[in-house]
Amino acid sequence: MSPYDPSAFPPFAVTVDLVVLTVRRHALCALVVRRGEQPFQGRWALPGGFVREDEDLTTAAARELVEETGLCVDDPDARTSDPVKGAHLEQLATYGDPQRDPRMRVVSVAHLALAPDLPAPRAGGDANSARWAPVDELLQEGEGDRDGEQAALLAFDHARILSDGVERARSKIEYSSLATAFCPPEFTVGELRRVYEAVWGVALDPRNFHRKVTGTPGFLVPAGGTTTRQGGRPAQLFRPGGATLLNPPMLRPEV
Amino acid sequence: MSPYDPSAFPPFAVTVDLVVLTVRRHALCALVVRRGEQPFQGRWALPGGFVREDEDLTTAAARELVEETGLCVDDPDARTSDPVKGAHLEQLATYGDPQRDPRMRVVSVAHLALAPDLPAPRAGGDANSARWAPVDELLQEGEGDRDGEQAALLAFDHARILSDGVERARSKIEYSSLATAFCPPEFTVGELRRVYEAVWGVALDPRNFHRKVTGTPGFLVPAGGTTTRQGGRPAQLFRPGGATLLNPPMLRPEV
DNA sequence: AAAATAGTGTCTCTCAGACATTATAGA
DNA sequence: TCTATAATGTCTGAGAGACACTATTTT
Repeated sequence: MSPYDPSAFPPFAVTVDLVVLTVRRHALCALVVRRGEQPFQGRWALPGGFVREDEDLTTAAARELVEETGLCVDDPDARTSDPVKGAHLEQLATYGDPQRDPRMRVVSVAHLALAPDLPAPRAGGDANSARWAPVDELLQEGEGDRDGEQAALLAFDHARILSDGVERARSKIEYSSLATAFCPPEFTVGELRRVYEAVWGVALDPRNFHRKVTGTPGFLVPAGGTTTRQGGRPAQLFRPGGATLLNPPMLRPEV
Repeated sequence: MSPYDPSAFPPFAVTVDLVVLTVRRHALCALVVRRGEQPFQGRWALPGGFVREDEDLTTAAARELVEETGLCVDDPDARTSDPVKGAHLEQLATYGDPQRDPRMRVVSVAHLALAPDLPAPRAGGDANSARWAPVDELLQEGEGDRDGEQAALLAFDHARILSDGVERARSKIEYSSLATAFCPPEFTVGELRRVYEAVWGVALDPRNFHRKVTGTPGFLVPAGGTTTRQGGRPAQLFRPGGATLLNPPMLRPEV
């Protein structure tokens, strides 16, 4: 068979699935929607949908993100009526096991989105309900009081996709300024530190962290004001600096 | 429209494209095949082909790799008659711009393969010819003696895919032991250093490099013998150690 | 006052970069 | 002999981890 022979190729359905992460109450959380139909009816799943005929993959992912959360991707003059902030969106990986969907051959291009803490998820038109769930709950397996293994909480191969997305986020905040995507437009050093602590699941030394982030050129720029929303001494407010790569990187503590 | 509604979805063609990298004569090279048909007839392209009906994405990529190079992926008891060594293979990214193929809607799942220096590429049954080309030549643009911009050397969006693959390789040998995938089963510290120099395009201090790689636990294990194939004092031979992640990482010199 | 958080400073150890020196081969 | 590569050693400066101390708020 000749490559790119347009006359003979098996047709695939192509979807985008979204790993939308945020930090809520000191925990890394992911957006999940409840499935209303078979298969996996009633189970939780990552939001997603078909890629349209004339649509780029990133465009499809951004469209799904708006539908599910109201978040726009780095677009200040958004066309939606909601006062939403920008979110980070990037392609994660593609999953195409022939058996991953029992009905037909579906190749899913998963995307990773990082968003600041939102008041509440808004269920899209095609989801019965949606919620932010701690990734630790979604990914733990075999917690059942039965004897053997328990079925995963997430439908399809979404536990694997979520796991890959979480690992991407955990490693990427090491060498990039992406952790600020979890923060509101203006934030304190302490709030940024709690983001790192929630994503990595570790405790960081507040003094060394402060020295590191304020000493890295381009990471943070002072916003001018202060806030006491955390209690204690007022903290300076910062905005994300222009830098995207951190060199040297933040070091994730071992073990 | 309901998500995953099997009755209504646009059909896509799904392909795998391969960025196969090796180091030849102190230069990072990629495998390219000459296109025998329209569009882009006569131009160079990355090897690739359609994903089959019942085939996983990684399986399809491994199959194409064997067809094009005879390389097997981490499989000592290969079914081919060629005495080939294993290569590293991983998913790179997926490209799905609606206009990327002028004939139809094609979503391509690109994969990255790293291989030791091979005697010569063997053209697959469906490629007119194949060769190893330095990535610097393949990616440079506008070298033409004409006035304006010159068309890219590679067909489709393959320059972009190759560029992403090269950048993945350059960053991944920083924090992983993947550079050994460019080396034969047994190699010297100097050979490994020349891999880093070719991939990064920089000169490294031989003494600091030796101290670093021999001092990182699990990176290299002595193979016992020595070799003088580089001339000069005989060098110890090493094999890859079990470690996959390097901590602390190799540092790529700035600028 | 007590508690909580913010911010600065100090010491030490690890490690990367720069560079000297010796060892062993081929031409 | 000269030259090329290999291998080990020394010094220094950047920076991360551990931890003391002060500052400013709320309760």
